Amino acid sequence: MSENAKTTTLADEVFISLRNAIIDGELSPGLKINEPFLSKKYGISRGPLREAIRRLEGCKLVEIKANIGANVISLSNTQVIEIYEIRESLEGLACRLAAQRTTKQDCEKLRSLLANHELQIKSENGRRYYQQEGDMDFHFLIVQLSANKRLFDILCGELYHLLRLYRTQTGSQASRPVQAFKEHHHIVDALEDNDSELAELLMRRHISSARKTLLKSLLKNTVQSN
Amino acid sequence: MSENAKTTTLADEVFISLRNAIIDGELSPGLKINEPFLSKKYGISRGPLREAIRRLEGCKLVEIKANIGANVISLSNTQVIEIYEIRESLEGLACRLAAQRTTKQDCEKLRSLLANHELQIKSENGRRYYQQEGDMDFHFLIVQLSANKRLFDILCGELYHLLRLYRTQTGSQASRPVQAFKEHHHIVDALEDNDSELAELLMRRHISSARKTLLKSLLKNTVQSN
DNA sequence: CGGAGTCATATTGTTGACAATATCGTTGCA
DNA sequence: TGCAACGATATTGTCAACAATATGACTCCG
Repeated sequence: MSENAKTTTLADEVFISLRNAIIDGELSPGLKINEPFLSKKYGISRGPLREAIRRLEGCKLVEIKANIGANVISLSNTQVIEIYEIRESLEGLACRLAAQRTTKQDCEKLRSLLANHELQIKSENGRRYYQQEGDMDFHFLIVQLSANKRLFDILCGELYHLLRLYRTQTGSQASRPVQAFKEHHHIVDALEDNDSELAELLMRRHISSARKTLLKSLLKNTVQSN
Repeated sequence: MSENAKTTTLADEVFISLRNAIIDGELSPGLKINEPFLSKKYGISRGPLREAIRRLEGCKLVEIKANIGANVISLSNTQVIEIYEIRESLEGLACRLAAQRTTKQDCEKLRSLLANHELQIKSENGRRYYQQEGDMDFHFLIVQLSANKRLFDILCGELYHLLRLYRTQTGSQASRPVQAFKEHHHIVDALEDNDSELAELLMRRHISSARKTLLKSLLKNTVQSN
């Protein structure tokens, strides 16, 4: 039989489960992590559970205070803006690096992603969630193309998760999808030409616009709620 | 009495100790982390020790493989270049943000750091180690001035540690200290003028130069050793 | 010799119990 | 009524023992 290669540990599995639970909003931001409860829920002892929680801390998905416990992270507006600033910088880099090595095949893959994306935009109502995910797929792929593994880890292993958490936390929808769609195509154009300077510039602008849109909506909500 | 506020845990303390041991090269790159040995050395049981190791994994200072154990990270040349690419991008951002809020006092502090730095350069022989640290202090301070907490965490909580590890790993010395010193002053000039665009540009160039110098020396060593 | 299989040993993974600390409701006092 | 001290309860921190897996030496066969 081709199995029984036990390559994962209980802590690993629970780490994955908890991470998904947090990202999907099942464990809502700010919620206290109760060890006895979770160890019962997952049918494991507190040892591996605590190790899983330490790994979640490493991804910045929970905050641990000594003798008090862990809480699911809750992103403030300030923190989300901070993340967008970092994204702007790092995805600009990703784009620059990717542009130096993008092949025809890579571009086809990107275009097909965008075609899918367009379908979702046209199908309009609902499906906003998938639209967001489609957007993320696009960015994810470019970061992969950059071939900088550590860059990939920071963006795809940490920041993207946090942004998704924030979206489910606030129930925020995709804004300016049509505009973003156009910008995505322009970015692929630059990648296709292996124009790394332009690719970086366009990606930075793209994310900068998203940040500004977000900032505007945050200000509006603040005014409304005061 | 103003003490006995037990705010740290054994896992916390051992985490700090191990992190320093790794960064200082006491635990050399690639070394296997032996849990029974370390638990004896620090006089604690394996429970908190394992939690500390999981946190080290979060800082990317060790790599853990299931059922096999943890090893101190060993940076390849490729990985160091990756880190420099990310630094270039993120410290550029840090500089841009810092320039928008730098005060006279901040600049004075930076200048005094640089004055110290200059003394060390002039005192020439030996003391290279402190020179490197002085360089790091400069970058550290600017990242602080950016006031982006997450940016600070990534750079000062992770990447700088890794670079220091690499320096002790390879015994690499400060290269082009005089040139770097000039560049530092130009960066402070831009900060003083609150010229965020220029500040970002200069910082990116500064780190880019360091990266290229490193790359050149790596190539030379490769040729020599083949 | 050389390599596959086997066994002893060491290390990692997991558990349940115990200790230390925090939390929360209650009591008693001003 | 308000609040401070106390005590019961729940939760986190730590430990030592046990189970599962990997490691390395040894034997045996080709």
